[in-house]
Amino acid sequence: MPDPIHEIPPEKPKPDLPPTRERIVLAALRLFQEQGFTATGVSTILREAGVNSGSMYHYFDSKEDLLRACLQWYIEHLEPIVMAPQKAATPGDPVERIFTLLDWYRQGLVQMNCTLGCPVGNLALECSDQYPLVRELIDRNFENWAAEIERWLDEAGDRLPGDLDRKSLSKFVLTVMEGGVMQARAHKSIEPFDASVAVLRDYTDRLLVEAAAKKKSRGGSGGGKAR
Amino acid sequence: MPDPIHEIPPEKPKPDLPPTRERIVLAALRLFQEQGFTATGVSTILREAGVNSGSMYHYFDSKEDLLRACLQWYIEHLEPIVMAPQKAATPGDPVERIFTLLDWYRQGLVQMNCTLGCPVGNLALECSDQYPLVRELIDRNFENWAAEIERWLDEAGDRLPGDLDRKSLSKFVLTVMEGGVMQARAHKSIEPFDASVAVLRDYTDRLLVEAAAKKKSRGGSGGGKAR
DNA sequence: GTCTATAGAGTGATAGAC
DNA sequence: GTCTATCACTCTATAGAC
Repeated sequence: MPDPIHEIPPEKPKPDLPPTRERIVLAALRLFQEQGFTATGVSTILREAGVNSGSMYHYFDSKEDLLRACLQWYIEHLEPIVMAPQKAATPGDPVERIFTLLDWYRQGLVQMNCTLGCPVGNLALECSDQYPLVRELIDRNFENWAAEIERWLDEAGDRLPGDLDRKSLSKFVLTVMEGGVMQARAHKSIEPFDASVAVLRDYTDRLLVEAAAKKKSRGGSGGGKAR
Repeated sequence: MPDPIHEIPPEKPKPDLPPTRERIVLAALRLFQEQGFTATGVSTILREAGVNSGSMYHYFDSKEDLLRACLQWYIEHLEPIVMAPQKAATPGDPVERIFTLLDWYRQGLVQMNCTLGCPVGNLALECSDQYPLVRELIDRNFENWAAEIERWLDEAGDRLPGDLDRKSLSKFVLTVMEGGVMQARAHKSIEPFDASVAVLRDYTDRLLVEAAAKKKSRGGSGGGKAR
């Protein structure tokens, strides 16, 4: 047996599970999405996280405080989990990237057999009226989501009409996603989601065609591709 | 004192409150929309309806059964409460009627200071995964809503492009309404709802212009008005 | 920081008299 | 068909030892 004092310590001396607080948040994230906030009991969260009541109330003032931590988690993970993969998949075409993003939500929905849906959207309808601080965090989630889309629309430059209201359209993309997810869950089929995205595609194509035509008539280098 | 036997009975011998069952449903409709299904206790429904536990469980098997009765109520009242007023307000212009309908939802939202929202949409996200029979009724609500819009789009005839996918567009209108309501509630402002409707307006205008142009090029009587 | 035990209120649902 | 009373649980949150 080697002398423990001279053992070289491993780089990660703690191969532990994530710290208690994070385990609680991760369990709550999953359960709130599966069952909703009200329908999820604190005791279930504790059991799934493998944690005791005293630990949870050490880190969080209340169940609502834990919910706020979950929404903060979504804010912090929007870029790395949701947006960055789409930028990597569609680096050169910010308009097409919007549909790559919508297809990412589509895949999640299909994978879950049209259950669960958008966790923030679910909480928006369940909790916005009753918990003002929660509503603010949901709002910030939506604002950040739409702000990213708006940057993509800006990035498209003159491929889109110059007088296009990019801020409204960015919110509209979120509207299409959330509305499509809602109907897909109710219909237990991806079809209403696809139908909604197809209409958005048609609209976008018309915007691209219009911008290309104006560019051409002004003596631009040529019409861009519509897709 | 007149002889009671010869008294002419009033046409409605029962000026009573609505019968017990309906009082329960009406209270539940309101509370489920205000607080959600899970967050609403049966005891609260009973108190608000002025009814005792035994009466409720005489008419309904369970709280979920009462929820199904509420969704049935929405199905039965879609036409008289939601759709008929728009047809009366915009009898000759089925395309404009869609925006009259969206403005009807807008008014409700503004009146309630951007709370409550669409009661069926709320239940869709809260209950679709957990209660299969409830999900089916929510689906039927959405189907009927979109089917009415589709009839309006059909009614518009050649004012809209002949190759337009009217079924998809009808679902899309529902998508815009629900997605706009969700963001308005989260933002506690009507602005995201208006932004979404404005984009739908722009899209619709483009469809009308395209159909009018095609009609003209085929030698029709003239271009229709874009609004 | 984590443990056990429990308070105190509320949950959906039922039994049985009237 | 409506009443009261109550069952058997579950809920969120806390107290206090370790």
